[in-house]
Amino acid sequence: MGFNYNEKQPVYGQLVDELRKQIKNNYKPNDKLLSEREIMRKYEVSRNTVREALSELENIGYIYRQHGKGTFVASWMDDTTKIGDEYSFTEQMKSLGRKPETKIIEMSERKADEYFSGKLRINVGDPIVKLKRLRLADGMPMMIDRTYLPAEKFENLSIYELETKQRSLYNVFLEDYGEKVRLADEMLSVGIISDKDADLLKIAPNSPGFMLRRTTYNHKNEIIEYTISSARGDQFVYNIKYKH
Amino acid sequence: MGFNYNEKQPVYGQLVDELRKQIKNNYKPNDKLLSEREIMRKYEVSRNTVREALSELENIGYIYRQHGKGTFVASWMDDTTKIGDEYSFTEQMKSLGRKPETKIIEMSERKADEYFSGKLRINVGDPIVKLKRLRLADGMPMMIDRTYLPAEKFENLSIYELETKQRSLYNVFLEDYGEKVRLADEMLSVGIISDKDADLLKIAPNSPGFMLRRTTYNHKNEIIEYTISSARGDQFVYNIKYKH
DNA sequence: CAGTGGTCTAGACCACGCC
DNA sequence: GCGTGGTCTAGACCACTGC
Repeated sequence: MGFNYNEKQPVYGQLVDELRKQIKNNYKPNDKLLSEREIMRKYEVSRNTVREALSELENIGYIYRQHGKGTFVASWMDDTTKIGDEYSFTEQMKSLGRKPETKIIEMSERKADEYFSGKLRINVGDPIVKLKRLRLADGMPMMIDRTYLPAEKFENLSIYELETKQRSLYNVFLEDYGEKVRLADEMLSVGIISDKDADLLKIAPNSPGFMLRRTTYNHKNEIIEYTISSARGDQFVYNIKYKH
Repeated sequence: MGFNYNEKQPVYGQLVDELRKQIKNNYKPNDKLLSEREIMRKYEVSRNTVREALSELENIGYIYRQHGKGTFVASWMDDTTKIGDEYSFTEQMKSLGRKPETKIIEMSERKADEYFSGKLRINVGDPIVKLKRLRLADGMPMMIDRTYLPAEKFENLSIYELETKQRSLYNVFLEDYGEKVRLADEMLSVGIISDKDADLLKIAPNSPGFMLRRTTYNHKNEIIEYTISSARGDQFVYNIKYKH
């Protein structure tokens, strides 16, 4: 019952996949899993490795542990709702059954100043691409994105792909540049939409809205995008789940 | 430079606190931390313990790691406020180094109507406890919580514990009623703070703020709390991480 | 090449829940 | 007492980065 040590994936990753499969097929919510020591013997790995795998399953909300009692299948495994939602506007709108549309208002190149060199973790003076986009759903203006990219990673970024073909930025990242998003980290605050933005969004001046700053990381933990957005306050509801 | 093994807190937890303090005082965003082996020698702990501490700091977004290069201070650490990974106001404020305080404005019992029976998954007519609280940080009014609890689960809830002793609601849930929070599900939107709330919060009328609705679940997937909150828009920043 | 984080092992003791 | 998860150690080798 051992694992392959020559795989690309580490042993604890293989264990995660194996346990996830088992939970899906053979367990019900609140069922008790094998104990750490039993898993250890069954798959011939050390307890540390077992605990790494279980910690990952705990983090994604598949299981919970109780000191002195055991490890159990999470109780909402029967719920259909997805935990950890979507950060892509295009995908968000599609999943809500609304038709997303993006208009590029500006695309330009500049040199990174102190601020953006820090935000993108590049050197001052390195070239960055600025992309300003108006996002609509079923024709209604929803939000404005100001995206800053390290130009060296995304040479020859094409307005045609983004606007005419209406591909999502993340789709272009992945399929045209091989940059896979691993983590998107968003800071969300409330503010009054600026007059200029309110005009583009076709809303009244001084309307409240969401201000978002998003940093996106690839698998090497490099920053591939920094975006500042203004979103209509009356059109968005955020769902946040805190798991313990 | 060693740690105390007889503390209530485990060694890696003490390390987390120590490193967090150091980062706050002596480091800037994107600075390189001591390597894992250096930390190991400096504090006389094993590398595993160091890595447990660093993983925790990574999870709460204080640091990031780069294979072959080192461990670095996260780039948002220049921001002053950040909320996320915590749904408890008390804990949030403590982790920001601010002194939390709670004033109970109202505590009453009533029978559940259609709306609250649905929100708490109880029968219409079952008793519920309403708790209205003003939350302050360093004496500044920050938010107003309206909390609804199934009265049968929380008999004899004590204002003394909550107000005089300033214990957090979740602490009382856990230690006095054995109800451990498994999941808090928050819906977050933007709105204008009502005049009545603006008065309590000592802010100008028509100020924008966060509107929150939170449902909290225990291990049996029962609902133990439903809370509606209004929070000052100028005092909160939410952090959301999307992992892929 | 040396130094870094990533993975893995074997073994130990502690704290908790239950009978 | 016994089995469970929680913490900790010492040591090993791998994979990646930068010189």
